[in-house]
Amino acid sequence: MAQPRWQRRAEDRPREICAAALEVFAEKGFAAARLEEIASRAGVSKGTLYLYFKDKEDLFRAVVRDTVAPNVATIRHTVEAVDLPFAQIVRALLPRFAEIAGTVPIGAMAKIVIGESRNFPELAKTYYDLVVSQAIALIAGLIEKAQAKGEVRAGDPRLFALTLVGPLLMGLLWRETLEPAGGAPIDLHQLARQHADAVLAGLLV
Amino acid sequence: MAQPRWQRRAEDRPREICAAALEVFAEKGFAAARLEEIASRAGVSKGTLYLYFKDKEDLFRAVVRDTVAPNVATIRHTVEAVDLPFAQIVRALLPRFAEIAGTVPIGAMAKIVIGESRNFPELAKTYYDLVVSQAIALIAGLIEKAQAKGEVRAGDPRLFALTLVGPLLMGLLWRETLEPAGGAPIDLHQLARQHADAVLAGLLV
Amino acid sequence: MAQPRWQRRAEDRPREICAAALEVFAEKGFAAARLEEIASRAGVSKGTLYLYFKDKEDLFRAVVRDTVAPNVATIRHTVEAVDLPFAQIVRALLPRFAEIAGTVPIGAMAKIVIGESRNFPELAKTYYDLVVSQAIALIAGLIEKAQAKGEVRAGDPRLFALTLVGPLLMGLLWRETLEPAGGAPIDLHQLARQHADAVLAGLLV
Amino acid sequence: MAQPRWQRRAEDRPREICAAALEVFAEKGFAAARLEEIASRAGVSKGTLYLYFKDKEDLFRAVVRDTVAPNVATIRHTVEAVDLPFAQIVRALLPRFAEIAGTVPIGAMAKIVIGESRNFPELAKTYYDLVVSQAIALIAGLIEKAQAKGEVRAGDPRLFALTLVGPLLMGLLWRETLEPAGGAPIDLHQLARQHADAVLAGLLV
DNA sequence: AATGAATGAGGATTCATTCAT
DNA sequence: AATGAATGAATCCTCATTCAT
Repeated sequence: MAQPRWQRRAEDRPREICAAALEVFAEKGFAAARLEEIASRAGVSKGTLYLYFKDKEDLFRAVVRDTVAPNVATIRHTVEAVDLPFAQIVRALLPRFAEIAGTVPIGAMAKIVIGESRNFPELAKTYYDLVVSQAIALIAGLIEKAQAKGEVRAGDPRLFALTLVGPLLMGLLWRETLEPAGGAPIDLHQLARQHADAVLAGLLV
Repeated sequence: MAQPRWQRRAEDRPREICAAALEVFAEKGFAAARLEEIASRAGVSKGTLYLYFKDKEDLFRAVVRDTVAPNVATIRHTVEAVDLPFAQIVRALLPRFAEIAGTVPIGAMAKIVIGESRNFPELAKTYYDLVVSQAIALIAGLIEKAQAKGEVRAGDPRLFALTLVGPLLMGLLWRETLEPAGGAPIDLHQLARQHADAVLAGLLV
Repeated sequence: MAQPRWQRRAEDRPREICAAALEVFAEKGFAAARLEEIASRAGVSKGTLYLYFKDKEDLFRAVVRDTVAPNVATIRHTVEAVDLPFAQIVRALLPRFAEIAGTVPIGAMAKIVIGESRNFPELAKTYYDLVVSQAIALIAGLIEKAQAKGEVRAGDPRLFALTLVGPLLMGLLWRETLEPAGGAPIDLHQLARQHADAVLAGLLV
Repeated sequence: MAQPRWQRRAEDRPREICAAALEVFAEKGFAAARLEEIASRAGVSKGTLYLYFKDKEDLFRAVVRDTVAPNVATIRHTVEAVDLPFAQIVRALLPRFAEIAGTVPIGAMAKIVIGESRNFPELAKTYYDLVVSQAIALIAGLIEKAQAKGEVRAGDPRLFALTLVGPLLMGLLWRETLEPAGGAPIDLHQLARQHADAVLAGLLV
C-alpha cells in the first residue's frame, strides 16, 4: 500500500544527479556546493552519489562533460553544414549562441570554471579541452577561411574570435553575476544582433 | 634594549593585510582562501585580522574597495581629461586598459567576484556599484557623446560598451583561467590594438 | 537452456562465505574487513551474506567456530590417543603445532582476537571457550599427569603450559605481525624442536 | 569570576593527549578509537588534536615512541650494568619485566600493534624498530655471551630469546585479552619466577 | 534464493572565529 | 595592540545494513 521508501533506477540516477549537481554548482560554485544538497535535489541520499561518482571532483567532471561539451558539437554542426558568406554566418551564429545560452546553463558553468580554476586546475583543463579549445578552433577556423577568401581583414584569427564572441560571453557573465547583484538586465539577443552588425561593418559611421 | 615583540602599527596594518588578502584571494578564490595564509603573508597572526576586520567577508569588501575601485577613477580621469575624436580615444583606451591589467590584479578580482557572486551577493553588489557600473557608465557615456557628434553608428550605448571592452575582459579571464590550464597565451596588448582597429572600421574588408 | 543466473546452494554457501571471511578477517582484522570484499571473494553479493548471518559479528563468530575450534580437537585426539613419556609427547606435540600453524590460519585468527577483544568481548569469549581454554586444559592435564608420574617438576601446571607453548605462539604472532614489518623470518619448526629440547632439559649446560 | 572556558597549556597538551590516546587505543584498537573520545579524555576539543598531531596515525606513532620505546632502554641499562652469571640475570630480568608490565601498558600496546599491523604497516614497522628489535637483540646478545662462556647450551640465540620471554609475553596478552573475556587470571610474577626456574634447569625432574 | 541499489549514521578532518595570555 | 592556542560547526566520505526487484 504505502509507497516504497525508494526505487531502483540505476539507469536514470546518474543523469538526475548530474542535473541536480549542475544546479547546485551553478548556484554555489564548486567548493561551497554541499553534496548533501545535491543529493537531496536529486532525490537520493548522500551515499548514493558515491555509487555513481568517485568523489566531488569526479561529479563535477561528469557535469562538464555531459552538459556543456555537447553544445559545442551542436554549434559546430550548424556551422560546418553551411557554406555561406562570413557575414551571414556571423549574423546567424551569434543569435544562435544567445539562444543556446538561454536554455543551457553555459554561463553558469563558465562562472564555476572561472571561479574555481585555481583550486581545481584539472577542472579548468577538462573544460578547456572539451569546450573552449573546440569553440575557439571552430571560430578561428571560420575566420581564417574567410580571410583566405578575402572577406575578412588581416589579423590573428584567434584574437578576432575574441572580438566576435567576447562581448556575448561577457553579456552571459553579466547576466549570471551582476544582474542578481542589481545590475541592469541585458538582452542577449539584442546584444548579439547589434554586436554582429557593428563588428562586421565597424562602429564608425 | 631588545626590540619589543611587536609594534603599534595601526596605521599600516590594514593596508598590509589588504595587500596580502588580495594576493591570496586572487590565487585561491574567496571560499578557499585561508585566513591563516593571509595573516602569515601579512606578517601578523590570525587573531590580528579580527582587530581590523569584522570577518572574512568584511576583509574581502575592503580589498575590493581599496584595490580595484581606484583604478576605475584612474581611467575616468584619463578619459575625461581629453576631448579627442572617438577613434583616437578608443585606440588609447584599450591599450591603456591592457596595461593596467598587467600591473593590477583586476582580472583576478573579476574572477573572484564571478566565482563567488552567488554565495556572497553583497560582494557582487559592492563590486558592481564601485567598479562595473562606473566603468560601463564611463564607456557608454563616451559612446553616447560620439553618437551625438555623428561619429558612431546608432545603437544601444551600453551594448556597444560590451562590444568595445568585452573581448579585452575575456582576454583577461583567459589569461587568469585558461592559461594555467594549458590554454595558449594571449597577448593582451596585441588584442587591444587589433580589436580597436577591427571594431572601429569593421571586420569586413 | 541458459544457465539460471544463480543456483540454490544453500548447503555450500555458509562454508564458502566463512572461508572468504576468514581470509579477509585475517588480512584486515575485524573492523577493517569490508563485507563487500568478503562477499566478492565468496562469489556472492553483499546482500547474500545477510541470508546466512545476522551481521558482521555473527559471521566472525561462525568463522571462529568452524575454522579454529576444530583444530584443537585434532590435537587433542593426537595427544589422548597415546600414552608415552612426557618428553616424547612434547617432542611430538610442538612440531605438530608448528605444522598445523603452517596450514591453518591459527595465527591470523589469534591476531584478530587479540586486536579486537575489547571492541567485541563476545568474540574473545567465544574464542576463549572454544579454543584457548580447551587447549590450555589439554596441556595442563598432560603436565599434571606427568607430575603425578614424577616426570615433571613441581609447579602450577597452567603456568607450565605457557612455558611450553608460549614461545611457539609468540613465533606465530611474530610471523604474522613482524615479518611483514621487516622483522627477520622465524623458522617455526626449528623453534619447536629447539624449544622442546631446551625446555625439557634446561637451558643451562 | 567564572572559570575561563579553557586555558593555554601548550607545554602539557601533547603529553596529556598522548596519555589519553594510549588509553583509548588500548581499549579500542586503532581503527575503532574515536578521536572525539581521545580529545574528551584529554580535556580538549577535537580540533586541538590537530594542533599537535598531523593525523590519527601520527598520534599513534607518538604514543608508541613516547610510551613504550623508553622502557626498552630502561631494561637494557639494568642488564648491561651488571656482569652476573646468566642464571642470575634471568632470575632478575623476568620478574623485572613482569613488574614493568604492571605499571606500563606494554601489553596493551602490543595488542594494538598485533591487531592493526596489516592495516597500518608503518605502525608495526615503527614498533618493530623502536621496541621489538631492540629487545630481541638485547636478550639474544645476553644468551650469546653466556654461550661463549659455556653457561648456556648450543642453539640459535634468537630462538632461545623466544624460549625465555615468549611465555611472559603470552601471559601479558592473556591478561589483556582473555581475562576480560572470562579467562582465569594469571599471576605474572609467579609466572616469571616459575618459568625462570623451569627453563633454566629443565622441566624434567 | 539472490541481487545490488539505496540508505544514513558515523567519523576524520578543516578552518573561521574566539579568547586567555 | 598582538598573539596563537583552543574551539566546534561544517562537510566529505565510508560502509554495515536494508530492501525493492
